[in-house]
Amino acid sequence: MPFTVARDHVKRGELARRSGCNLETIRYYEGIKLMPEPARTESGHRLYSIVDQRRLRFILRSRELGFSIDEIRSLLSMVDSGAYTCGEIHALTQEHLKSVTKKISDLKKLQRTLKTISNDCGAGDEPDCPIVETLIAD
Amino acid sequence: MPFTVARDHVKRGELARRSGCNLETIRYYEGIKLMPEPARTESGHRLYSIVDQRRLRFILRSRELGFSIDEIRSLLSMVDSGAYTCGEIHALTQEHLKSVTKKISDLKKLQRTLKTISNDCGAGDEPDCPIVETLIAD
DNA sequence: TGTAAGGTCTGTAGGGACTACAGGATCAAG
DNA sequence: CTTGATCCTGTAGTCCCTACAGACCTTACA
Repeated sequence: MPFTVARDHVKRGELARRSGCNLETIRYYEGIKLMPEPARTESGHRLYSIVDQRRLRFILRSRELGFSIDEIRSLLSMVDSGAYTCGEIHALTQEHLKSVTKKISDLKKLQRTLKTISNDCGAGDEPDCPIVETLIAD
Repeated sequence: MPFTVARDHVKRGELARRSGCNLETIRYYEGIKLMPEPARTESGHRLYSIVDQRRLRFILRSRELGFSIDEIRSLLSMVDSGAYTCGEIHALTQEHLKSVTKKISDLKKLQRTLKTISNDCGAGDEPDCPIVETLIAD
């Protein structure tokens, strides 16, 4: 099989399909150096190895957990170098958890406020709405 | 008092100070037509009337309640035209409340996941971290 | 009256995290 | 051999601001 591409190498479209990642996002991650420059076919098409595929999965899972790109960069560089400890990873996770918790409490406050002003409103046909009064007030 | 600017007209900087809004944001809101083009001094400096000041307050309060720019545009156009009912405003608020509630529940799910994987981790000096295992897994 | 500091003007770039498109090359199937 | 899908590159757009540069205007004080 001359010039046959190894079975475990896939092109961008296939990687997108397998990972559920948007096609363009893969190239974007390469641009910001989150993903490495992959191998290429002779004609220039990208070829992703199993390792590349694992790395993208790592990134996508981290994003699902709400880590920012910079946080993922940290996670990856720790894991890449192999020089990480449980403690470091745990710290990063706790930091992130704290910001998630903060966001939740902010949104809950918002929710309470919205419920309150919403309850004041009869939702009828009258043109004087207490919600508007709240927004308009001096 | 020839050419004296009315006391209730203020320039951009003063409006920013009074409202707590960022100076540039005011111009931005003008650009996206959330704020009207204000009067100008002869030399071209913006002059905001009381009405303008109220409108900006309305916008800022709506933003504090998490309404998007488009939602604020809707609120404003209803209030501007005077042709709104309690019911319409209430509906918009409920819609927004729903999206806030959704965000909270999404974040809570995230929080639970992060707590779980974080708890599995001893946070010690070991190089094998269960959090990383989670991210790395096939 | 001169001048220096500070406010305002315009247009434009940057951020974060993508997403989408145009215009061309390449590939796979019939 | 042709068609249609996929791939390439570069670039622009999204959302909601924020910040800067370089010029002009205003105000306070000497």
